[in-house]
Amino acid sequence: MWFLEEVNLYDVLCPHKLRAYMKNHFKRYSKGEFIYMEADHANQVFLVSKGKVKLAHYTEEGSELVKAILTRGELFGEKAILGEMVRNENATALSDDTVICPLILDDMYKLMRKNERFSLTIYKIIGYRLKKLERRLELLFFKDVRTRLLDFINDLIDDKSDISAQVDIPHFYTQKDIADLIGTRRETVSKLFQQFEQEGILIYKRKYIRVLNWQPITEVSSPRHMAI
DNA sequence: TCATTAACTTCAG
DNA sequence: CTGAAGTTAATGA
Repeated sequence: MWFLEEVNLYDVLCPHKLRAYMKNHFKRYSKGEFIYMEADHANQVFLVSKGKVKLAHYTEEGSELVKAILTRGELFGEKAILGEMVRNENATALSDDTVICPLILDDMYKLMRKNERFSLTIYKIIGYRLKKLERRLELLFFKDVRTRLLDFINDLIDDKSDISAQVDIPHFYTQKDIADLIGTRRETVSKLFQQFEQEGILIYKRKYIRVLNWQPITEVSSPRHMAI
């Protein structure tokens, strides 16, 4: 819900101690570099400090399922906290000069024990992520591209901002990113955004999306599908 | 309806 | 200036 993604973890964490802790722990990656790979041993959690990170799963045939694209202030590899010993996705840097702060799991637990608010936030993020991913996967199978894109935008809106009526939602996604996330091609995303603009729904820009007239998703009169 | 291909324009670093 | 991002159009499943 609201504040979850809004909260920058840097703000939640105790400024002094963690800043000091982090100082020497940053790692740099250039575009395409793997931060971790499927089946790697998972004993760390990561915080994006700069750049973009893609979490994806690859099938036998080489097609990829993009689970998330993250940016500054966002956490990943967090399922290690829940005791998951092995990574079940690949994390790659999407942009040059991506900077990551790795946190050893034990240190993470210490921080969580000391700071209840922090701990709570972490768990909320984990739960929220899972929920969102499930929903996205479900839509991927049952809904057409237009609906999926609208749903994606909808997520952006209630993550970042409040109500409707002419808001600029800042974002960091290229059309290619979005296409990957909703399982389509960037050409299709481009075309849809132009349609949306014609229909007076929204305007896509590289740094923000201007929402002109949002119907909070005409939610699904269709059959009630099985939970995933 | 959307993927694919491909050629094109525009943009950012 | 170069490669990435975004646009346009034809073709076919």
